This record gives sequence, C-alpha cells and structure tokens, in this order.
Amino acid sequence: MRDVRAAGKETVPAKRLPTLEDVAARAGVSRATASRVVNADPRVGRSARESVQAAIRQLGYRPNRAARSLVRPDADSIAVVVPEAEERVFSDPFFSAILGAIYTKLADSPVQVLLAVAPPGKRDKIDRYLRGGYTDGAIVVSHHRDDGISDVLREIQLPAVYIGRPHAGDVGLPYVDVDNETGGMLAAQRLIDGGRRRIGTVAGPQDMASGFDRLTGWRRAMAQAGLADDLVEYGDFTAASGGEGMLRLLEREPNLDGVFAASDLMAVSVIQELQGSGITVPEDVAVVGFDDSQMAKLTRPPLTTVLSTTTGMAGAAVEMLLTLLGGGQVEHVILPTELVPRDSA
Amino acid sequence: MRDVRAAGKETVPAKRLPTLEDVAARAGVSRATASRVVNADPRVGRSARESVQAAIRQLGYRPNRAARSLVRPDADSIAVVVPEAEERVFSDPFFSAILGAIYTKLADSPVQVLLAVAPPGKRDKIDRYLRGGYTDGAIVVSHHRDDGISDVLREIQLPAVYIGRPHAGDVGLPYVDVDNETGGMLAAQRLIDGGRRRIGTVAGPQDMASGFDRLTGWRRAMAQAGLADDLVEYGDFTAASGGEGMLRLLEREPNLDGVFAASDLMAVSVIQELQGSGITVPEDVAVVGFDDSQMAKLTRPPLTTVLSTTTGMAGAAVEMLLTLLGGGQVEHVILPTELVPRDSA
DNA sequence: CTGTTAGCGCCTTCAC
DNA sequence: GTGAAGGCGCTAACAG
Repeated sequence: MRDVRAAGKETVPAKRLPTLEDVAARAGVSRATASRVVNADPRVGRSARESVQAAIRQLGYRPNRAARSLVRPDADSIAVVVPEAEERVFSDPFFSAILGAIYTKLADSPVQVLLAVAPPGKRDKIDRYLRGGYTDGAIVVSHHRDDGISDVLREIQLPAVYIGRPHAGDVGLPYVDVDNETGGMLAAQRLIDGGRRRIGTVAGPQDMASGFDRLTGWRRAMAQAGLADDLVEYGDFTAASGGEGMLRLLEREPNLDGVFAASDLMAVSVIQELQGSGITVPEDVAVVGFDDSQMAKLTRPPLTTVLSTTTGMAGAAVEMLLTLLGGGQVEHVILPTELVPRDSA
Repeated sequence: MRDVRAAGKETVPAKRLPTLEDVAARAGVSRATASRVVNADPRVGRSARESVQAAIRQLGYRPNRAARSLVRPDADSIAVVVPEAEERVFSDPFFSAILGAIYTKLADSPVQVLLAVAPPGKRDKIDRYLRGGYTDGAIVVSHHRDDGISDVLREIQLPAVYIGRPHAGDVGLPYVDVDNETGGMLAAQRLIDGGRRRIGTVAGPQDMASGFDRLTGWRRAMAQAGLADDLVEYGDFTAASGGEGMLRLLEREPNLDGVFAASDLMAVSVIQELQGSGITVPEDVAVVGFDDSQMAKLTRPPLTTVLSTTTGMAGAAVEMLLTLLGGGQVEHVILPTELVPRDSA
C-alpha cells in the first residue's frame, strides 16, 4: 500500500528505504562486510568498518527486521498473549499493571513486544500471530482452561511462560504466579479476626487457577474457623460481575457481615452495591479485595486488599522467558502474597 | 534461538513450520498455485483449490508474515506510537482507553497492531520499529512538540495520523482531536456559573496542543467573565503532578474557591490534596476535571468533568489511517466536547 | 487456469 | 579480513 499515495493517476513509488546493498555500495565494500559491521562481527578491518559506519549514518540505514528474521532463527521479538476481550484488557488495572511492567522491563533491550489480544472465541488471529515466525517466545497472561493457547504453543514449539498458573492438564509449563491460595486465606482471616461470622465471597472464574485458588484459600480459612463456606457467588473479575455477585449474595443472606471479592475491581462495585442498598462499609459489612491495585486507595472507605505483586510477576516472567530463549531451563516461580489493611475491613 | 533447546549437548532443530512449498508438494501443485489459494486469487481451478486447502489444513500451515512483508508493499500491520514512559502509558486511563478502542476497532480485521512505547529521550527503538518495514502506517498518540516523531515519519514516508493535534510546525498532518479549547471554556464556565470567583487551574504541559488549548479555553472564559486568569500552575497530566500543582496554587492563593484540572488524573489528586488540607469539596473549593475517565465516578465527591470521547478519537483515527492506506485523502477531525456535571463542582 | 522464473533484504557458509 | 554465492518463504510477472 505504501506506493499508492499518488497525486493524480500516476503512482509515485515510495522512496525506497536504504538497504544493506546501498550501504555496501556507498562504503565500497561487499554486502557481506557491511552485514558484519552491522552485526558487530569482530573480523572486519578497521578502515572497512569505519567507512561502513559512515555510510550507515549518512543513509540513515536500519536493518529490515522482516528480512533478518527470515534468515535468522531468532526474531528478537516476543508476544504477550492475552486471551481476553480488548475492552477488558485495557480497562482492568491488573492487565495494565502487567503490561506496563513487561514493557518497562524490556525498555532497554532490543526485544520488541507484540501485544496479541484474543477475544475469547476467535483464536484465529492469535494463531496467526504466533505462527508466522515473527516471535521468539510468548508470555501468556490470562490463561483459561479451554482457551487452547497452550496447544498452539506446544504445537509450534514456541518457548512460553505463563503469568498465572495454567490449569491442571497443562502441567510442566513454566509459570509465575502469586500464592493465590494463601492470599484467599489472608482475606478470609482478616474478616474472621474482625469478628465477622457470616462471610460470603464473590469468587473469580473457576476455569482460571487464580479464581480457583483464591476460593480454595478462603474455604480453608473458613473451615479452620468453623464457619460455613456456602455463601459463594461467582464473577469474572470485572467490576460489573462484582456488583451482580453482591446482589445475589444479599438476596441469599441479607444478614451477611463480611465479603471477600476475588479482585479489587469486583470489590469496588461490591462496595458501591452495598452502599447503594444503604448498607455501611465496614460497619455493617466488611469488604476485602485482591490485587492492591491503584484504585484500592481511591474507594471510600479505602479498600483492604491482598497485595499480589504484578510487577514482580511480570518481571519474573520476562526473565524466565529470556532464560528459556537463551537455551536455559526454568522452574515455576511463586511469589508471596500479603494483606494490605485499610479501612474497608 | 529457537533451535537451542536441546536435551544434552546436541542441538535439536526446532520442528520446521510447514511452508508454502510443503503445502504445494502435498497438494501436488506448484508454489504459485498454492500461494493463489492462500491469497484468495479467483483464478484457480476448483480441484486444485480444494486439494491445496486440504493440505493447508492437514499441515496446519500459516503464511509467514515476515516473508510476505518482504515481498509485498504492505504488511497488514500498523504501529501505535506513544512517546511516553512505559509506566505512564499503562497507568494513565486516557491511554488505556485509546489503546483499548484501537484494538477493539481492529479486532475483526487482519491488521496487526504493534505498540511502540517510546520513553522520551530514547527514540532509537521507535525509529527501528518504524523503519524495518514492518508497518504500513502509524497512529501517534501523545505527540510532543520536540519528540521528533513526525520527522521520522515524514522521512520514511509512512502514512500516519495523530491523536491529538500536532503542535504548530507540523501543519498539514492528519489528526483527530477533541475541541480542547471549548472544553476548557466549559470547565471554567461551570465554575463561574457556580458562583466561584477566585479560580485557578492546574494546566497540562504546554508542549502538547491538548494542554495548551485547554488552558486557552479556560483563559478565554475567565476573561469573558471579567475574572483574573493569573492563577495557573502546570502539571503533566499525571496524578502526582496534579497534587503538586494544587499545593503551589494553595500557597499562592489560600482563598481560591475553584480549580480546573486539565486531566481527571490530576483532578483526583487535586481533590485529595484539598481534602488532606482540611478543605471541603465542593463547598470550599469546586473542582472540574477533564476526560470523563472511569475514575471520575469513583472519587468522593464524584468528579464533574469534561467528556472527551477517547473511543471516538481512536475510532476516527483508525478509519483515517485505513483510508490513507487505501490511497485516499483525509482531513483532520475535531470531535465535540461536553460537560459532565457531577458533584465536585 | 497453472507452472516457471525472479527477486524482496539479509545472513552465512565457503573460498580466497 | 573480505567477497561471491546460495537460500530463508513468499509473491508477482511472464509464459504457456
């Protein structure tokens, strides 16, 4: 398409970008030598090197990555795969934090990041992304049990690391995660220690390990305290689903006095739903979230939540992938979790 | 790197992905014919087409984009360029909204999106991104006067559209923007209509048209109302800078009764700063923000702000770029702005 | 309709 | 140290 921008009927060819050939010609050497200079190959004579460098500067030459990746096994580029709807990925602070950390971590490296967002259902696009040979490896961020991502990755043998433990069935895959189960326990314990007895939870999706494990942790703490763990409703980590879950909880048990929402986003609308019903937080009902995202400080009252270090996960994932790409082996990494007490519980 | 993952010392070559050649062989046709099928070229016999399609399915073939882009003028891929620090891009809801809208808009098209985040100062990486021939066009999101992006774009003749009017000097570039000046007026007017008389503003960066224009609008409304427009402090649209600006404003004029913050993010911390100083919003000081981002509803009191339709801008930008890529001409687009009254002013 | 023939820009043996 | 030559996977004329 680049050559269609014409004034009238004629087609004006786009100014051709300088190629290695041009550089070589200008420097009076062969393509091979020019290539060596570009790739910092030591065995090039001083004068040859200098004239090539000069030519590069004058022409404003940049290697064409497409051509390079065609002939090199590695493409210096990784894909960040997020099997969630676009709107979601860019509005949920959890993803923002993860993405930001990944980009930041890679800021000083020449590695390019390709962000592949895959609305559930149409994996086609991601498939093409991954195949196509554009990328050396992948970081998968929000893995669901049946999204098929791991199958593709396995099939094309693309090194990958998962942020968030893949569900059973995908064992042996390298991943980094926070200790979600302990996190769930911490949340429940906070509520219990605060004297709450009728405690419910708006859990996360059960086809994701994070959702599943947080609920498990909550259950365990409840059991240890001898409390009933029947008050469970499910959301999908989004704000909307949090409010709806709270509503159902309220219908089933108007007298509940504590709620654990498995994500801050859900916690925010849990609080709004509560307050909208004339219920006071934390006096009537205490609320604990999960993630310690930015918004936790903004709610009224400020949200008591569980810190899951997104930056830590992203950083670890990047390092693991780089290790993998370098031919190394990696194990999974589990980061600790921590209660961040504020005023909502 | 893909072939280094070996068990011991030996190098196990990564399973080679199927190529067009393989497909052709399996289907018993020539590469050219296979290629035609892949590209939906009508002039292929029915039986040939079918056997090629079968081969594609059996082999799990996907075209290699790198190879394709090497030989085709267009790469079916656009770059979204954001000359801001990584942390910033992924934490500021304005960017999130824009990016989400762009990805969403392109969800059903085969166009790939390359997100190029360029920390100010090191444009190198972006340069390489843009050159390299990977992309057909670019959408530039947060253009500063001297970031040099437009120069590179012009030099390599890459079709581009700007979200946010480029500063003077870069005239003639296609862009989409909201009517920032009117927005600034709307904000000031709201304060004035509310009976405020000593009104300040935490303005945006003046090397960005959005920052500049919002301030201009505010000034104009103030002048029309016969009020002084000297109470101006500058931020860079981030939360931190908003609080600091408010602090300086308060030092200069402890008795001010209204503030216009040029972004919601700044407005949020303006409110926090105010409340932290024992000042009540909106009773003592009324606050108006800009953007109508998600968080505007979350503050206490909810933030009165100016709606700038990020989705609208992103959508228009994508369409303009696509038009450009198709060889068409485009003009700039200015979207209207609107006051969203809530409780903070 | 289909096959043959050239490259796209780059890197990498292999000779010199 | 340097050049010549071949090929990565694909598409685009050009012939039939």
